[in-house]
Amino acid sequence: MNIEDIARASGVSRSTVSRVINDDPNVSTKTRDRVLEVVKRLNYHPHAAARSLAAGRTRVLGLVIPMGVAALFSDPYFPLLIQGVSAACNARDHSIMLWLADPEYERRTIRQILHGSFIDGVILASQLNDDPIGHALIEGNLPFIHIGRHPTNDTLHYVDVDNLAGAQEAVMHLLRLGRRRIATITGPQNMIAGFDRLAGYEAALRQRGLLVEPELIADGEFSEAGGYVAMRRLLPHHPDAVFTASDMMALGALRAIREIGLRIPDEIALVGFDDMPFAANTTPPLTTIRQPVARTGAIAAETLIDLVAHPQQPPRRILLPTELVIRQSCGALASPSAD
Amino acid sequence: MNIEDIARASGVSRSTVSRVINDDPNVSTKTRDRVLEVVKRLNYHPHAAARSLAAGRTRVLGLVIPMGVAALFSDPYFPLLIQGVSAACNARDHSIMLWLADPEYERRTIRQILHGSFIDGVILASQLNDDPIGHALIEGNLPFIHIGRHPTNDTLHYVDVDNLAGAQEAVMHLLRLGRRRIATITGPQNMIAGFDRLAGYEAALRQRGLLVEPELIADGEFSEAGGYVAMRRLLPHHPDAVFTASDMMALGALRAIREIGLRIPDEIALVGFDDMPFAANTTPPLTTIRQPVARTGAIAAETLIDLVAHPQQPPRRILLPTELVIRQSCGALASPSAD
DNA sequence: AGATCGCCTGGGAGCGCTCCCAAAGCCTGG
DNA sequence: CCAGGCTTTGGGAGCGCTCCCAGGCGATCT
Repeated sequence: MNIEDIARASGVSRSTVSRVINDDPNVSTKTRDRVLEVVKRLNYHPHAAARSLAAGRTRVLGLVIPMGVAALFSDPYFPLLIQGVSAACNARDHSIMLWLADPEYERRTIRQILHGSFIDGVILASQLNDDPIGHALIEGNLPFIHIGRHPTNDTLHYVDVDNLAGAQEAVMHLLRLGRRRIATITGPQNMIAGFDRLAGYEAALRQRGLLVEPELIADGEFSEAGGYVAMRRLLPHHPDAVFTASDMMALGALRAIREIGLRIPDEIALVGFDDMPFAANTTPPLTTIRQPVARTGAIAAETLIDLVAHPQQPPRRILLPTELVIRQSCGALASPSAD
Repeated sequence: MNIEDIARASGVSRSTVSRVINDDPNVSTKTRDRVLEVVKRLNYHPHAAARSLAAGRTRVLGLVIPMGVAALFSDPYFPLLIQGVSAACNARDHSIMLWLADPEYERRTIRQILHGSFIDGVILASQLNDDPIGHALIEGNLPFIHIGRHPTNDTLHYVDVDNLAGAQEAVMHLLRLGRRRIATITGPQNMIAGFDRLAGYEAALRQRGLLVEPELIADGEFSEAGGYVAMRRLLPHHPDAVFTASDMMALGALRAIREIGLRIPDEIALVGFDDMPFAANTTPPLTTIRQPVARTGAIAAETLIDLVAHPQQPPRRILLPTELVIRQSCGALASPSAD
């Protein structure tokens, strides 16, 4: 069944049916209603490929997740992000094409994406600075938006959370609680989130006139195992608090602390970043910086759809605010209470 | 740039270029090489929509994840599954269209999927029995395959892991270690994985002539929080071991056990299911049943692509084997050792 | 040497839609 | 009552590809 059938069945022309389907205002209410009735009755759905071919738009957004950081993909971050992107696409009659850019296939994937006319635009969920896919996109002529700000190129569109401010708030919170030997477990410094969160840590210390001591900084690679290893390296330096740049790493830190038997928060306070679903259920519950992951995805999708419709806009640089979520691990709450 | 340009540039006809692109054998080696050289030099990529329209195939698979179980989506299970599907699609020159079927949009989504001609087939990653999307697919005429066996309808294609055998092995392992009061924390019984894993638990007990005691069974809803609650309900009945039907729930059980101060595995042994990435890093490391999640996704994709090419096949019912991974939490290892 | 066959190649038709232009219908004002 | 404008409608062309059929050409057989 095609548009011609609908035209015949409702006694109008192909063009009119097309107008109705595409919400063109130049159709009389009477005609529109008649056509819509037929469309519904015959359960007609326009053929996506034909539509794309004729219109030059696919109503599909590409979501590209480079797997250079494959290990991280089992992080709940991505499902949340995808949920946000998906919701925004649903609401605006778009679909998502998902590409996990396996390094091995990366070159092929890039070309396929750029030249295959599959999609109208790309959301690049790269956490890595200077990702080759990012470069390829700059050279292509497909609209695209980054999840995560670009460290140097400020002509690009992006959506990110304010990692620096969030990290700074976390550390300020620990400082307000009287902690003075605050360590940090960082993410990889070639990921902008890792970089910015360390910058936030340093900013907070400086703001209080404290020194940034290198032995209180350890890289935890944004993973549980990395957090554990990093914490074990930090413990000999006797920090009285730790800010971990992700909840996942906080989990590892928690494990290391538990192993040597220090009490949290009395002997060592802990603040994470992300507010992942599990953060409320650790022992003790984790104080952390909440970031709106799903919303980040949704805004990226919406912005991109807008960019497809109106290209050549000045760069959109969107920073979403974070929020400090106080639970037991930081020691701010007098007695352990239900969350 | 289109196929005509390539034809002109390589001195052959449109048809010949099409043959080369589609690996049609009826082209002389000389011509093929010449055309391929031009394709590469001009960086030509066929227009996906035009191709789909003319050929009636899109080379796109739909991956549908119903969000009736939204909470579960932050489980690392889905990223792993998606990774498998993605790898198989990459290898076979297909793409993935992802639909998170939000209950609110479900009806619209179904129709869009079934009639939009977006995709050649559907992978339905529903964990729920009698999912409405499942019903809609049966009525449609698009090839589809389930992730997870269907409890009653055995005319459907599916890929699943052998949940029953896996669970049975887990409980048999505990029995072999001398445990006799073995409890279980189950998944929801309207999910086939939850159902089968409970069946495996029961099968193991019966095999040893032991009674299945209802007070040793509690539903943990496949979540950490649910596992915690379930464990607290089980503890008063003094089990000497617990089989949790997922690692996520094992995490919750672990937390509940730690709170009341029982020693694992001495006083209570614990075996999970999934072998999620975090299972090796719990305290103590979790003995669990490894299931090949990514492989499940890959096989689903491959089977579906085959089904698209050759429809009307007898139902493919594929069960993948699981594997017992012994760590410290079950007490089988004499002394805590590195994993 | 001519007929036959198989291998390659070329071009027409058409997939189902959108976009553009032309024209029909309707209303308003003089 | 007619001109002029706006609203609404119809049909042609074309998006870039695949598929089918026809035909050219060289090799093989008689």
